[in-house]
Amino acid sequence: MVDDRKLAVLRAIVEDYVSTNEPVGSKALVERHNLGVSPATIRNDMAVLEEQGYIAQPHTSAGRVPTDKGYRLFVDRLSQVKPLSGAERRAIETFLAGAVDIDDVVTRTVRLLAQLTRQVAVVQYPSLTSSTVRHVELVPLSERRLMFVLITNTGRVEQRVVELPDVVDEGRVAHLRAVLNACLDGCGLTSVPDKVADLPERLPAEDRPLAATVLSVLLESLVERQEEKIVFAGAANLAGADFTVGLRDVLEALEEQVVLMRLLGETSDPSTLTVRIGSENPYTGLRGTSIVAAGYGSGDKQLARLGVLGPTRMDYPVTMGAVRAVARYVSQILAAS
Amino acid sequence: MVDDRKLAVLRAIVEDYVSTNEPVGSKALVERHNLGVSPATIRNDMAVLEEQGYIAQPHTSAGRVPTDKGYRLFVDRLSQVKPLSGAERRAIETFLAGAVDIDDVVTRTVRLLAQLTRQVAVVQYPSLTSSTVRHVELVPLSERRLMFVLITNTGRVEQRVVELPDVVDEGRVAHLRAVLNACLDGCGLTSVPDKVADLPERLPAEDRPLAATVLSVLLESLVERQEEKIVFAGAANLAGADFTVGLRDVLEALEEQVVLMRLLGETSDPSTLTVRIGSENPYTGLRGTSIVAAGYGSGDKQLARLGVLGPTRMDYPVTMGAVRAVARYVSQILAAS
DNA sequence: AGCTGGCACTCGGTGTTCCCGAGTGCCAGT
DNA sequence: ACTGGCACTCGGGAACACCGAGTGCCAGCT
Repeated sequence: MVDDRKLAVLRAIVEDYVSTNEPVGSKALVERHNLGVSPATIRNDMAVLEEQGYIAQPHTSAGRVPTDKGYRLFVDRLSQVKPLSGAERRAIETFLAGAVDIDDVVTRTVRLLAQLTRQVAVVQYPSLTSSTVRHVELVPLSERRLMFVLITNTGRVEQRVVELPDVVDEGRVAHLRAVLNACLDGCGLTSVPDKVADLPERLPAEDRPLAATVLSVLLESLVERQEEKIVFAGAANLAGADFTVGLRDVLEALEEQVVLMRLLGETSDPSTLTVRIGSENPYTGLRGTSIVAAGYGSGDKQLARLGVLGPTRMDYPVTMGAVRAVARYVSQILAAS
Repeated sequence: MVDDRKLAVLRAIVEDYVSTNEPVGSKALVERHNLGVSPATIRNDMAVLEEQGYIAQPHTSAGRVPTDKGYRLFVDRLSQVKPLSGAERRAIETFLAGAVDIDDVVTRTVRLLAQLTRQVAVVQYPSLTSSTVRHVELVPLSERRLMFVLITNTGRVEQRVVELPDVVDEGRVAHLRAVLNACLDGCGLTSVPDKVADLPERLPAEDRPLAATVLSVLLESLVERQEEKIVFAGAANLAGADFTVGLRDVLEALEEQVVLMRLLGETSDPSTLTVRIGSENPYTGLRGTSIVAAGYGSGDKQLARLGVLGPTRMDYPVTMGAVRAVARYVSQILAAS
């Protein structure tokens, strides 16, 4: 089978290029992998692969380098995700198990992933929209100020200071708190606006100004957090890999929440890995980089995404294995807490 | 006065080198600044300055470059902090005023500072230790789990999930909450351990296991957060400045909380600026970088520190001006909320 | 004394040239 | 369909020369 060998050649090229970071030539290829044919034959295959756009030469008479399309084929058909070693698994488990709150989980995860893959790790905070209200708390701070705290079932806490129009006594606050909790407990964040829409009407007239103020803050906090929070770690790993494209662009992208959001991509089935290679991703500053991402979430619910970002010439099987494993463990941790 | 001119020469060298990033020679010096003497004279001065260790030549017969000691003298005696323009002040003010909670304040501050100085900005979260308890909240999550929330007067919120030894009914929880709040309200975080030490003894026997569990979590959360949280932004600005020392080291340092802590240094009078130049700072990976830091805090209380990190050849007067201004504005915002 | 102009010297950086070798494409032969 | 042979290409490194900014020093001037 001719085609079979061409694929083998492509795989070999990707593997060699990833490990050596140098264009790979026909001779080196037959030496390192035992394809049972001569360099000349490989050259013919390579010519075809080049014509089809899977590989390219940086300049005439140099070795070949995989193109984005080549990596794509490699990822889709020529490689399989490499599972982590037992030691690595145990390390992950113990490291994540020590987390004390949701912040801590995210921070630990992102560092872990960066260290594991030796690349830049990106983790999105569990989304508010798919979680439910667990408790609403109103804490009087002074006569005319109170703190509003919203606690979700994912352990996330939103807080806002509310300036009140009038002096309000504790009894009223306690009452409103009770009403709010009765009304919202367990309800999904997306349905909160509906639930509270007619709430002021159901209260005695003298409570309405207070309720209106608090509710407006509540609603505001919901919309604002629609744009999720994202953290990254491992930027130092970028310095090692010499980037074709400006490292500056990459760092800039990392500090732009919006860009990161789009990079991680749409939520998909948690067990599925999303790979975006070079020019496939939506930000021009990131040609030359690839993203491997996965969803995570407690139980069946997909809460958010995490992933790593690195040069297109990364070790996809290993990276994918690490991302998948971490996503699973985090899901597990979240489900347990 | 001979000495006077030497200082002027040093100042000129620093200024020119900062703006051009090239070793500066005697001829260029007399052309750009009108010292009323000839290059030869300047050369003599430069020879002396070099002997005293304020400047150095990268290699024989090249221009001079300031040493760390030279920058130090410049900062201490030859420069004055450059105030921001009115437009910049207004921009800061409006940008910070939009902050909605403490997280937001910190995030906005760090970005603002990075953008303003075109360097890496570092901001420490307001310290827990110098703030006081405003409210303690216990939220039952299930029969055997509850969430513990600690709210401080600086608007910071600490949360922990507590696993209970036994099933506990709501009444007990409510009681404990009331007791805790009565006991701790307004008390400084550092004095919390003392305050609660004898608390279990003052409760009915059947409440003690619950109280003990909650208290242990409370105390734990206090110690753990002793090591403060620090964020940075503007790493992309590092890519522009070509670093003498490996950029990798710098990025690594930025991701190490502990190193950052030590860099920002001891708390000092808020209005004072701390400048650490090159080898003066405690981390070898950061030779070649300087830190300009200031304390900030609401009112008189010094809460935490913020600053920027950049190459030793930075524009100190401007950077110092920006850091000082931002520190003041943040203090103001915090005091108001 | 202190400053200046003149002068010989240094040496890093740049541009030029040359060469090598890895790698290619093509072709004729098995 | 594969292989060995061959001529060709071209990037990158080594050798080299040159230029010019910059220096140190010294003798002379004020």
